[in-house]
Amino acid sequence: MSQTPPRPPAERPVPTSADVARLAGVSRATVSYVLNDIPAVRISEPTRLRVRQAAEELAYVPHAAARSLRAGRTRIVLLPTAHIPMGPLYHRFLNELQWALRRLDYTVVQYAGMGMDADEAARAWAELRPVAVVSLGETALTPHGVDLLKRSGARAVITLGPHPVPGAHTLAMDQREVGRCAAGHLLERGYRHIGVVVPTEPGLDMFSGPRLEGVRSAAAGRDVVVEPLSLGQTEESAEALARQVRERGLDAVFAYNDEYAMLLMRALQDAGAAVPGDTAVMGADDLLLGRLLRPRLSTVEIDMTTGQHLAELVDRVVRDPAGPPGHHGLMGARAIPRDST
Amino acid sequence: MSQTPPRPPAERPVPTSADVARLAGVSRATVSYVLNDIPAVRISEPTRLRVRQAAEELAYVPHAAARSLRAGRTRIVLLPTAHIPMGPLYHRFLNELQWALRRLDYTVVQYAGMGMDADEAARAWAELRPVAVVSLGETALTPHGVDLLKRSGARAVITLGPHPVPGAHTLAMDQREVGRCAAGHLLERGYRHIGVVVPTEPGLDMFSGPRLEGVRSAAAGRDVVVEPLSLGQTEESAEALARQVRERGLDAVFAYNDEYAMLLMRALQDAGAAVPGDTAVMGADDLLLGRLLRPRLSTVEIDMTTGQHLAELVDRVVRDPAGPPGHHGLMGARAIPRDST
DNA sequence: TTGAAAGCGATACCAT
DNA sequence: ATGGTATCGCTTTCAA
Repeated sequence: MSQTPPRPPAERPVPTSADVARLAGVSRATVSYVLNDIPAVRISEPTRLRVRQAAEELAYVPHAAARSLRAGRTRIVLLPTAHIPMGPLYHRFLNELQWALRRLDYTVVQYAGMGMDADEAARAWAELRPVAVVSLGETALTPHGVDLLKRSGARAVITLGPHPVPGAHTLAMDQREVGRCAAGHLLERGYRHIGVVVPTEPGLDMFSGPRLEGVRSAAAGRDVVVEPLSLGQTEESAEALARQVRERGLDAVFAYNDEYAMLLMRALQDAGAAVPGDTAVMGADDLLLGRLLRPRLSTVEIDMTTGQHLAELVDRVVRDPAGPPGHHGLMGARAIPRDST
Repeated sequence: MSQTPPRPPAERPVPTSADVARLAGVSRATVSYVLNDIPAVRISEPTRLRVRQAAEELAYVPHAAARSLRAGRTRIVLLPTAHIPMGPLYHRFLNELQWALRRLDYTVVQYAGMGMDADEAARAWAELRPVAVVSLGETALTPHGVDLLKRSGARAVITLGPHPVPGAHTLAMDQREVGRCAAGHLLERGYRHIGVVVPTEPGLDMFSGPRLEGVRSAAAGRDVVVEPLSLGQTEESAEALARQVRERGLDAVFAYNDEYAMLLMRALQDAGAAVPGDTAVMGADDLLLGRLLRPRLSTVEIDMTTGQHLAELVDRVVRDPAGPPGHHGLMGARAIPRDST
């Protein structure tokens, strides 16, 4: 009776360049030269052929980790991500970024934060020796963390967010501007008692906080009341909020984004309020759905960098970390008046 | 005059375990033992301390690639992704999956297809020696590709899609069921001339095709006309389609999902058609927005596996590739009648 | 309890 | 035109 387990017939080890070399009757060096088309080294055509055939026959696939160990650097771009429900705008951006990075031959590694603190996270990231880290802001980045990453070989550490992090390239994505635009529009139309929706969904604070702040700054010094308003993604929550809005006599609400705006507007209308007659509602992100609502939703259009653009920046910094430093502008915002205000 | 370039002041090399060993006055082996808390080896407390301090002082971070090279396996789960606008449901699923995998200590690598064919892609993936590949269906997977991946060390190759791939674990995510549910509901309500929206956005065919097919199969053998309808995510496209729907006298439309349904419904209403009086509209995915529309949108609720669930399956297969094989069910669907039909 | 040394797979220098 | 070989950073027997 055989003692070997029956199923796995051979469990062949993965073929290495040494196997290819053996089969082709050449050295490992030659295999490397041929397979990587090193121009500085001339290999005779017959040899090339034998090597190629051997590789083919064994279905040889080079081992990326071994390669980058030897090379001393990876092509990994690390993208810390959070487990939170972002808007469609953000998703599109992330997709674009990944695509563009891949096209530049980087390997995108998503790394979920898992509730580590900033320095633990930086350490975990550093283990992968990423050539670049692009933090969209979900997990904070400390100067210490940036330093650690750079010392572990990261040539570009880029953060998107309101606050520049020392040592990192910071792309200003100032969400306050969104709030400012919204408030500017509402004030111009004469509203004076403005609610600002702050989603209860966790993880959105990094957007909602600055947007609220932006409204406040636009209202500062004028005879205007600004009230933060909690809203979750459910009809019940919206219903409760609609009641509150009416009781407090708010004449306008900046609803964080178009999706929350839709939710709130429906609740207001169901409660018998006229929009914008009794209460104006303003969204943000300029989603298609805003144009489909009645009244059409006034919103804030956000010009976000394209993923393509950011990927190019990453690549530029990777190639020349000492290049033009610092602080790039990134986000434009602009009110789009429609019928809900 | 110094010949070294002026700027990078020290460009300290990344500290290795050898550096730690040197600083602590011990061997590399000891460093490894201490830092990895190997229970089989007893190291004196003073030594442990010295090693830990040395590591701390140098800000030593182990090199993941070197480690997995030595170990002979990675913890990489490869997630092929496409550059296409998926619905929110799908995004949520993907996020969950990543989160859950990370929690199980896997490293998630997103790999954009870049228009390679199936075998090129498989080869590129194999270079990373992923321990698992989870293909959500964007890039096809051939038996040959699966074989290559397995031979390069992948212990789990999992595909979500209608067609089982030989050699891979296939999780049936049969989108036809969605179409069947929708059609079932519409037929039950007596509609007989049914349009089915097929989004023009590229990359969605992998969903839209099966959904259409599902409608057809439900209608087969009955006195029902089924017509595919092209729709893009713009108001103009919707307007044109609304006209078409009325001209052709369709009495119901299954609009692919709630977002397209919203778009079409608005166009129909703007064109003066009553919903559902003149034309019924049905969505899918049971998004919140469907409940906010008037009339409330009838839809198809989709029970998709949670990312958590799939991550666990991945982990199970990785640990025991010879385990219960094959074909797991995955998706349930169920019509939710509301007011638009 | 600790250290010496053999690899893991690929590459690049230096010989031949 | 090729081959030998040191090396990247780490883990893990095997000895001491």
